[in-house]
Order: sequence, then structure tokens, then C-alpha cells
Amino acid sequence: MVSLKDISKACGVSVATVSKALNDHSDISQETKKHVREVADKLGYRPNAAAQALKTNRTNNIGVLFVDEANSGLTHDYFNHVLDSFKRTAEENGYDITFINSGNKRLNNMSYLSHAIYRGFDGIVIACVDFSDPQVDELIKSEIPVVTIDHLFYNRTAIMSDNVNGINELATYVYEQGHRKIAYIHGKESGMESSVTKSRLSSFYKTLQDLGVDIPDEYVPAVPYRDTDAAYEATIKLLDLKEPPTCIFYPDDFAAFGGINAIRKRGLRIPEDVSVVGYDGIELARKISPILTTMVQDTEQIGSVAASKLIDLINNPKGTIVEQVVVKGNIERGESVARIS
Amino acid sequence: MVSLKDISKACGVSVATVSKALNDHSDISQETKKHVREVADKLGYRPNAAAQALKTNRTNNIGVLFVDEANSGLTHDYFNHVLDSFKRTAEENGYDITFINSGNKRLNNMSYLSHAIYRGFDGIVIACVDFSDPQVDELIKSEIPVVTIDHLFYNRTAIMSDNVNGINELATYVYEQGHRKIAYIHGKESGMESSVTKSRLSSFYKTLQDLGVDIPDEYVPAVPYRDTDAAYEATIKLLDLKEPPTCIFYPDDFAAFGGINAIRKRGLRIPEDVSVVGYDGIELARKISPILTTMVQDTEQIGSVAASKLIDLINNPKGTIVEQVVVKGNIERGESVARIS
DNA sequence: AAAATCTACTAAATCGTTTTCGTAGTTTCA
DNA sequence: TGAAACTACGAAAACGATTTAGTAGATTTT
Repeated sequence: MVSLKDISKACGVSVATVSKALNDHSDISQETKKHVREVADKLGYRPNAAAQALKTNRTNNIGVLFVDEANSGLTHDYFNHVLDSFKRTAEENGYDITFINSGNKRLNNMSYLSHAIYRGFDGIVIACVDFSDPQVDELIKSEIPVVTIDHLFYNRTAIMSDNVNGINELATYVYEQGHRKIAYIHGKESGMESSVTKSRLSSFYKTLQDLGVDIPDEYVPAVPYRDTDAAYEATIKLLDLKEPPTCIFYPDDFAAFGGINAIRKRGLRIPEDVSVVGYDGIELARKISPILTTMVQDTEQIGSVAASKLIDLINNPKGTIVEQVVVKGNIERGESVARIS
Repeated sequence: MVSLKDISKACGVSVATVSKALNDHSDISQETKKHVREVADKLGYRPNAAAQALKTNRTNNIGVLFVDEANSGLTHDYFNHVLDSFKRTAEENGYDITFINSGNKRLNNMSYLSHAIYRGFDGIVIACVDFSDPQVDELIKSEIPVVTIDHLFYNRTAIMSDNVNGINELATYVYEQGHRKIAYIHGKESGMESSVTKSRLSSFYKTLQDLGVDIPDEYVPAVPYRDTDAAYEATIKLLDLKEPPTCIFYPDDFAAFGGINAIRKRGLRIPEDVSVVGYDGIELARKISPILTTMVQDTEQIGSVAASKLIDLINNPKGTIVEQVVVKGNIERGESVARIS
């Protein structure tokens, strides 16, 4: 590898001068800068990230913690869209993205925090994890700049999808279409309730209460997120009630697919007999017939705001205010909710 | 940060001894090792990746290039499953995963190769890119260990999903169900044909030829991958032929959703009137009704084999043979192909 | 013309590791 | 008992960059 020393020899100037020339310091003449840069190009010089990091304590590398119970969040279509957008914004700003993990055998079973310190990440973004994990807590309490997505920690910047408004818009829309018997098969995590779930659920109750609609308890069962089979079962139960709902909300579009199957299995039509509402706005939701009524979360915005805010924090660790950014989604009215009278 | 020097002071031994003790060298006594490790733990020591990399020329970091036209491959459900599996295997072996990118403004608009050298990746995995990109070519020709996924380069190890066998199994199955008028709306990339497309197409022709089935040219239109709208249009055209097919293959499950919509729009039933065959085996394919007949690509295996082979190459850059690994998929017979007589 | 100020550069320390080469001190062997 | 062989450790160089403090020489100021 060609290093500063090689350039310095080829140019007949000191290593210090080469470094400064390449970094455009003010105490180097224009001619020298030009010359050094030409020679650097000619020799095919590329800086060495490790050496730079060692010296400057900056890696220009951001750690990403996207882990759900089963897999990494990579296969989760909401989170991978968020990550995709995050990555784009980060890279535009000169940062690379590396996944944080734990339990590395080579490294003494490092925790998330140890791993982050080991790699020297300038900042960290956390999403889609079990937020009650003590290792996550350790990260949150560390010195490293952190933003979280869809979860609010004390004293940490958070980017949140606007679940309160999302459910509110959906519920209001459904109400306006004439529905009064509205069920909400809502999501649940394996552990305790997440803030996402809580926000949505309370918004659901609040919205309908404000509209004067009463929701019986059996209209609000819980199933795991993205579990089509559980959603199927829960739907069957709802349809079997003496007073079945005319419209069913699902925790996510994925689960809604399970519900759709259940409804059709019962020989009922969508939306004429039962209306269906999803959440997320995954690509396929718009590709099926009827087009799914759902809340399209603004993954683009969430990801890029998260990256920008994190970079702000990195560049100004003490001065930047901790904030909570709420990103609104866009309702997709679709075709799966009927107008009834 | 606590460094070897701190431990060395606390233990009353030299830095060299500390390093060797932690790395379990043989010329350090058991007692010293024990003592050093205890003190290291007590002080909360974590190695510094940058310093290690600088000294050893090993980063334990693998570069990932997953880019398609629009986005990173992150939002592509086949590739993100592959990546997820790759990541898991790599991490189990002590490697981290960082995305390769190019055009970083901070770094003089680095190419992929420059970026890889800058970060000192021990190895690189390439998938889902425009393989005709000169920058990709530069990577392939570099000194860095590389494996590619679903594309074969001369002199580089490649992991390929078995598209020949995949299409063969599907076509044979459909034939056995009695179909003779079989169309294949096949995928096409924006640039030239990829090896994936070529393999599938030639396997389709070969299989049916061997079975004595004749395929008219108008049965084999091309549409972009994952484009539901284009698949919709192509399907409509097929249905409008004087002799419409009884079964239609799609480039992927996604596109198949477009086809399903078209068929239903025409008032036809699936599979009674028209049978549908996808490719990929995305999660939702099993969640719709009728369950989609498709080829489930073994993303788990592809990802983990890619990681293992890459790590072999890293550990033995010269000795390891370049190979081409073909990974078979599993047919999902589903419910979208009818038995006809 | 001496003093002060600039300009453009360099030497050297440093970041945190790893590794080579020595070397005291102990044990083994002839 | 002296030579050979081990054992357990340390000093120092090196990896490739950045940065501080210093300094010749030219230029400006008084």
C-alpha cells in the first residue's frame, strides 16, 4: 500500500507536509498542494482508515443495531426500508454503516457496547430491538451518540413514526365511511408492550371514544406482529361473535393478509361484507385486490431524519438538544373499506 | 479508554507481556496470564480495532456490495434474506459486516475498490448489482478475496441459486399436472441479460422441449423483475391470445401478484381457469389464497455458504480453490396450479 | 536598519497494538 | 560442573496517519 511516506519521498517534502496538503491545511502553498495531490493520484494513494481512526478517534462509521427476536431486522420490511434510507443519508455524509452484534466468540463474547467501543463507532442507531434487553440499556447509557427509532428513552434523541395520528386518521376514515362496529386485532411483542403498541392502542380507543363509538373488549384481541396465522385465528373468532364487527384493524399489513384469508374462507367478501385495515404500507399492499386500506409509514423520512440527527449529535455531542421527532405517515385509502349506511 | 499500557502499569509487567497474555501466547506463564486477564477485566479493557488493524493488516470486517438500480438490495426480499443469513454466519466467525459504497464526497468520490481498500476489508461479497459496472469489474480484478452471489466471474468463487433445476422442477411439475400451453413471462434487467435470467429461460425451453411441448414465441414475453404493473399488462396480453395459455410462469412472486390481479380482473379463477407459478418463495406467497406455486430459493444456505467460502478464502488466499457452488431450492407446490386433463 | 510579522515548511511525538529479538534465570544433560 | 536448552519476560520498532511546536527565510512595519 502506498502511504504518506511514499508520497513524501516522491515529492521531496516531509510527511507532515503531505498530510497537510491532502487535508487542505492553510499553511501549505498552493503549488505544493497541487504537486502533492498529483503525485498522490499518480501513485494511487488511498488513506488508511485504521491509521486515521487511531490518530483522530473518529472512524466515520456508524453502528446499526437492528435485531428482532428471530432475525436481524433485515428481513422486516418496515425496518429494512428505514435502514435503506438511513444508509443513503449516512453515506451521503461520508459515514459507513456497520452492524453491531454481540456474543462474538473471537472477542470474548462482547456485549453490544463493547463491540461499539471496539469498533469505535462515531454514533449508533437502534431500532427494532428488544428494548428491555440490558445490553441495549448499557448502550443507551453510554457516552456514544445514539438515536433510537420508534422507541423513546430518557435523554436520547428518538425518531418516531406517528402512530397516534396514524391510527387516528384510519379510525376517523373508517368512521366516516359509516362503520360503528370496529375491531382492532392489535400487535403484541413477546415481552412487554412496546411504545408503538401502546400508542396505537390508546389512540384507537381515544379516537373512537371521541367519536362516540363504544368498543367491546372482545373486539380488541392481541396477536404477535406479522403473524398471519394468529391473525387468521383471531379473525375467525371475531367473525363468530354474535355481533361481528363490520371492519377489522390489523397490527400490520402482513397480518392483514391472514385476516383476508380468514374472511374469504368464511365465504365473505371484502369489503362488501367485512372491511379490512392494515398498517405499514408495504409494497404488496398496493398490489393486491382490493388494494389494502392502510397507513403508509414514511420510512424514507424516518431513516433520513434519524441519520441527520445522529450526525448532528456526532458533530456536536454536547450542544445538540435531545429531541423527539415524530414523522407522520400517509393514509392509503385503498379499496378494502366499504362505505356503509 | 483503557489501553494495554494501563494494564501493564497496573500489573507491573510490560506492554508486550500484556498483549501476549491476552492473546494467549505460549511464552507467558499461566499465572501471569490469569493475573493480566483479571486486571484487564477489572479495568474494563476493550481492544482497539483500529490499532489492531493498523498493525496486523486484518480488520475482521467484510464489505458487502448489495446494490440494485433503485436502492440498496436491502429492500429486495430475496437479497435481504440472503444478506441476513450471510451476516449471521460471518458474525459467528468473528467478522463484522460493513456496506461498500462509492462516490463518498468526503473521500474524493472513492470507487468501490478504493473504499474497500480504505476500510481494509478482509473480504468482499457481491450480489444484486449491475455486474457490467466497471467499478464492479475493478473489484473483481483486485487482490481482495471476493465471492459473488448469483453471478459467475472468471476466477472468482460464486454461489448460485440453482435456477436451471428450479425452473426444470417447476416446469416438470406443471407438465405432470397436465398443462401443455405454458407461458413464461420472464424477467429482464435494464441492461443486458443476467446469468440468472439466461439460466432460467434456457432451462424453461430445454425442459419443455424434452417433454415434447412446443412454446410459441408470444408465450415468452419479458418484463422487469418485481414489476407488478408490467406483469399485469403482459398477463392481459397473454389472456387475449387466440390460444391463451393454461398456465403462466412469472419472473418472481412479486410479479405473480400482478398477474393474479390481471387474471381475476378478467373474471377468471385461479387455478381453475388459469394456473400461476411464481419464483423466490417470499413469505407472503404462502400466506395468500390460493397458496402460490413457486420455487423457494434457499436463501439461508446461499448466504451462509457464501460467508463460509469467503472466510476460507480470507484465511487461505492462495490455497483455496475457486469454486462454483450451486444451491438447490425447494419447490412449493402450493395451490395455484390446477390438475387438468 | 532593526524589530515584528508572515509564509511555508519540518521534526518528532503520538494513537494502541503486535512482534521480533534479546536476555536473565532456571533446569537438564553429559 | 560446565554446556545446552528452556522458560518467562521486556525493549523497541513498526503500522500510517495527525498535530504541535518550532524555525528558516522573506516581507512588512516603525
